[in-house]
Amino acid sequence: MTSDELRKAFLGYFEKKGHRILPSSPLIPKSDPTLLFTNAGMVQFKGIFLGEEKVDFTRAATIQKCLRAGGKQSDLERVGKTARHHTFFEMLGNFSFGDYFKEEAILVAWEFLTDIIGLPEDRLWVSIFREDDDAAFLWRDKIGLPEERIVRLGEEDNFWKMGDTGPCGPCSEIIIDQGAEVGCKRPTCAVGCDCDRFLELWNLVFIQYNRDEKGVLTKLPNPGIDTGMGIERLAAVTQGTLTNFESDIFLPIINTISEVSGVRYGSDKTDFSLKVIADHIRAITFLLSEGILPSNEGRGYVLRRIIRRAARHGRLLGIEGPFLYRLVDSVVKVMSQAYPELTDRKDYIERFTAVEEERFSNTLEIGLKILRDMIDKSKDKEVSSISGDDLFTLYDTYGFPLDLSQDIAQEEGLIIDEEGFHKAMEGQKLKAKAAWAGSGEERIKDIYRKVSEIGRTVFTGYEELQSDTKIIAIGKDDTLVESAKEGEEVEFFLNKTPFHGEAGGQVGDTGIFIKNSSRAIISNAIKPVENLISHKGKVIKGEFRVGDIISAEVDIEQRKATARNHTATHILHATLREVLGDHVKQAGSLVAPDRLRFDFTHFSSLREKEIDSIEERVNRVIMENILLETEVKGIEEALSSGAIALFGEKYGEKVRVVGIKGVSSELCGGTHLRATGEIGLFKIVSETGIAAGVRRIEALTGESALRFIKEGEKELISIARLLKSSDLKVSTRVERLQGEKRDIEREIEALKGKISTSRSATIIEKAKEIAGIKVIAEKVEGADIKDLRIFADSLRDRLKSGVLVLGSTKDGKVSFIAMVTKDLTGRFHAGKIIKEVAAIAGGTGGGKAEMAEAGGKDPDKLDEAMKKVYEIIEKKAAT
RNA sequence: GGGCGAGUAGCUCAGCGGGAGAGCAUCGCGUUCGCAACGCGGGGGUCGUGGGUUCAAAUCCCAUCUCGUCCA
Repeated sequence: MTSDELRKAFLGYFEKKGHRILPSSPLIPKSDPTLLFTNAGMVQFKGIFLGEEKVDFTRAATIQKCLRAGGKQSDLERVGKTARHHTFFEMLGNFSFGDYFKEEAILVAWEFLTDIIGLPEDRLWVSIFREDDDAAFLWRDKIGLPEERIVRLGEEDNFWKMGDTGPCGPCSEIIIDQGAEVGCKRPTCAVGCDCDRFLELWNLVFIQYNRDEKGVLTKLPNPGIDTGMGIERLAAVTQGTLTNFESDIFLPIINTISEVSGVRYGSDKTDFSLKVIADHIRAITFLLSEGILPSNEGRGYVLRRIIRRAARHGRLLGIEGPFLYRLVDSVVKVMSQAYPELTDRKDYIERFTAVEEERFSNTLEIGLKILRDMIDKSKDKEVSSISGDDLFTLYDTYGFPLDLSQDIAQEEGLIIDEEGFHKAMEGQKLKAKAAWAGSGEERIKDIYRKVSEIGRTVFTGYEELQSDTKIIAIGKDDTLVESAKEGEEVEFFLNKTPFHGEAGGQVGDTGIFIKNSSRAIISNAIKPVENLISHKGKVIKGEFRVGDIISAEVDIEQRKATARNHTATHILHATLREVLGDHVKQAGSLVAPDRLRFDFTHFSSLREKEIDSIEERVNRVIMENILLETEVKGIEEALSSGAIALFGEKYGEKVRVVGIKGVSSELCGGTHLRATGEIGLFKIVSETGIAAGVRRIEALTGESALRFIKEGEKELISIARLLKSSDLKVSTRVERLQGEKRDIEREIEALKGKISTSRSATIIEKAKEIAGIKVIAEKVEGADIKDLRIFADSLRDRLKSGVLVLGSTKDGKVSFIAMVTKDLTGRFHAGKIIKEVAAIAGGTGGGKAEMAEAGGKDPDKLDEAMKKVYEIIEKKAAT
């Protein structure tokens, strides 16, 4: 069976068994800060198992995209070394939430594998938890599996838990014996051996306990089932290949790598690299397809590492230059039937892969330069090795791989101190751990959990801006209170509200609550959890109590201004895709009443022309005054009609689609205008880069846009007035002024030069000779330190040999400069001389033996200071 | 979250307490029938941003932003 057939068979079988078939959730788990990536099928059901989330089904089946790379559970290092580990893989799973339990789970799994897939029964084994007699009974008596093929294993292998506390339970794995000729070939080989002979296919988890903080297990009233089977293993087994890499999931990809590299599959030496690349390119393709971009932290960093590891292995195969992007197509071909969105995003994925490969070669180049320096230094010092610290710096600071350092050092006949490197690495790990203070992402506050139990908020703000509603809870400093009096700042929770809670980039509404003569000013509304809106505000008059019926009124002006920016954001998004290309994806958005900010993926800064064109097109849509249409429909229907969804965002089954006919169609929960004409005017005010491959546009609409343009115009008018220009074409006049200024500056320089030449002639005449040394100490009027420097330079050149000190006053400050010609620096030190001189005028300074500068505060003492110079030289010359 | 490195002309970078520089690119002139090459000359800088220390900060210190890189 092909992998596509296997997927279909699996979902089809469980659908027949009454399971709700759900799509794979994104690789980025929503609202789970403990997890970097979705790493198992049950992740999207975690809330249900924990009892936090209610759903209208009790059994489900999925094919879940998973990633195990980075974070607690990482297989990154094992990929390619075994026949069955991957970074990216798909997990087939069926789930029961208090519905069927152990018996049915075992029966259906067995039936699927033997009847539907047709695996040979006599080669199937199972492992169970040591103390799980129920499972043993079921396998032996219900399935009829011989006792010797049921293996009891310990807690480490066959007891599953979500975390240190929470739901947990024993599990049972179905294993296939691939035959004595496969794997380690030791006579002692058995189930549980780490080799490939006994391949674990399917893990059935029986969630039947809850573990509390003390570690005590209590039985759950509604036990559940969570199972997982990697499709890669299943495909390999059904297709009779000994490693996953030879199944139809991987082989086409490996063949493409062979084409690109000219290295054929089947040689122990190079197969490792082929496998790593084949695995990694899948992870790269899927991560990029979900909108993750390579970066230097978190998820993006995992992606970057995967790309770089793959690129490194490409080099090992002798491929020069970027090549990974050329493999994307083969992944898309293999996976597109199950994941059609890959086809749309192919260009985008290819481009970002190439960009990151390019970046990596830069990194390597810089690292190579530094390594060469290190090698040269070692050779100069006649050391035969590169120190561990140097290697670590290279790796840690410049990202240069250790094995590459080793290769190059070896070519130069040097050895590397690998031990020292690992020691330095350990040190870094310890430091990072010591500083670790837990995940930064916020967990849901208790107060919102509690309020959720009391009731929920219905949002009425699409239809009305004022609602008569009831206060269901009031929070103050994260605890629930009964009332809020005048002057208190609290959070209000209502059973329904017209206030839009901050979400999807759109800021929360502001407004007022009214009850008889009581008033509260609402400064923000947020949406901390689904179906709950918190209104943050201050009571300015009277009192509000839980249970009160009030009138909640949204600030109309503010709402309208926000809507202008939100609708404009949709038009901008669509226009960007039109002007720049389909690779443009929204990467972040802020919709406030006074402005909008839109972040999107793009490779380079925008040219002036492009910005002009974008602005123009958006304004054209505004002028066409197109009506907005909003519709609520099923997510599948919405997506297939071409509505744009955001990367990695988890949507409910019913979604709201905001459409501007002929322009844009987007899934969106925000508040919008009735027609585009209400935006009035759209003006881009800035375009900047915020990260590699991500640009940001800030823009204004309506009155703010008008105000912005007016201010610019005012400025222009005032410039024109200053230039005495009758029209606004001032740039040529400014250019002329600049030219004139330049000419004048040059003239000044020339004049200064002339003056200093004539001055220096008279000054040189005044030079005193002390003990055979020519000494100049002169006052220069109105010069600053820069002028002094230039003057002193020319004096020194004329003096040929001697000591010179100049002093001047300008703007009440005193400046000194001292120079000693090179032949005399052995006897006199300009820095020391100037210190003494400047001290008289209340200043300090210093410099080198040849040249020194100083400042002072007392202009009246300048003459005295100059006289001191001769004294100093006299004294010094005598010693 | 923590560590290290970087941010100086359009680009690549040097300078690391007392004159803001080099190479490439660009513009002008010369050479040439013309081009390349070459020679001469010019323009181009908030030295990431904000504080502080100092007579004096691109240079030292602190904060902050961005990029790179490693660890988590």
